[in-house]
Amino acid sequence: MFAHQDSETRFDHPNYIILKQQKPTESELEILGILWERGASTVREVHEKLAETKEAGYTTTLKLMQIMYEKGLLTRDASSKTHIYAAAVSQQETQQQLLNKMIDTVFGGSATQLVMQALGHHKSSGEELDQIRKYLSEIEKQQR
Amino acid sequence: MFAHQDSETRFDHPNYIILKQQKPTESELEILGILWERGASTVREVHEKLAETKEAGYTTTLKLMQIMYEKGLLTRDASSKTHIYAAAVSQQETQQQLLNKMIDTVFGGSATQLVMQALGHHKSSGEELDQIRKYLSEIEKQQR
DNA sequence: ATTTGTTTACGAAGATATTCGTAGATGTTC
DNA sequence: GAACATCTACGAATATCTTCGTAAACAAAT
Repeated sequence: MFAHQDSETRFDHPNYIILKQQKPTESELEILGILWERGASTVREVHEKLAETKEAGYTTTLKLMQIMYEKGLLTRDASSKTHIYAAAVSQQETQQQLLNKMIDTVFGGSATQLVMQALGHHKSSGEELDQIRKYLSEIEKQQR
Repeated sequence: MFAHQDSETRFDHPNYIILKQQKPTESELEILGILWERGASTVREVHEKLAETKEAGYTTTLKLMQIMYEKGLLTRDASSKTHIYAAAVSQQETQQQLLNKMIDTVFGGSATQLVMQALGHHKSSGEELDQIRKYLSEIEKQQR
């Protein structure tokens, strides 16, 4: 029911031909977030981090990560007994994908609306605001 | 499994005591988006709009909206045969809720990151950029 | 080598979301 | 009022997501 997805060839994966980045679910995003931050990690490590915020059994985390691997969201190194997983999709790409969807359905298509809403309710330091100003100028420069 | 929700009293609803804004699902968000844009509408109208992007039967849309009504996401006027639905949750509040979650899990907690990512990949007119600059100044003023 | 602990694999139950067929109510047209 | 169209209500099938128990593999400790 969600948007159609282009197929593409990939290696380093049992299926060989898999769908391009499937939309991660809620739980999957949490795990991706941890892997982006920590870099390659074991299930145990991810689970530990996860348990700080959320109640869940170890095998639940394991199963999730196995599924994510099958989907192509994670890669893994199974050379030692304790497998090591890493995110297979980039943080940037995923962010963009989710942002686009969100802008479209919830912000009536206006990225500006989203930006202002995000700025309004998050205390940003003066430094951060300056950083954004700088960024704005760059964009304007590029567009010319 | 998701964050706990405070209970609160409400009227204009069969249950009387319902949970505070449940997290809308993907499909529900699409419908909310349409209602925010169009204002109060019939199922038929929402369905028509929905069908522009998405494949779905009429009764599917109907059922969804009925469920959303039961959840308290929509209100409805059933005085005439053809019921008229409206969003019961504000666009702003919902936007903020989703943004917060997203900043937290996908942007490592940094609203600034989100803003820059959003600005980077959406062509914004010079006008819009100015609007954002103005907004930045206001925020700075308020914080002092 | 037996116990103990940690790991993966697997299957299946439970929870939630999505889809749609069918029936009955209501309204409209001829 | 009979035929037709449109609407709601309801139930159930399907699909997807989440959770976890159990077993087998493996390693380390006694």
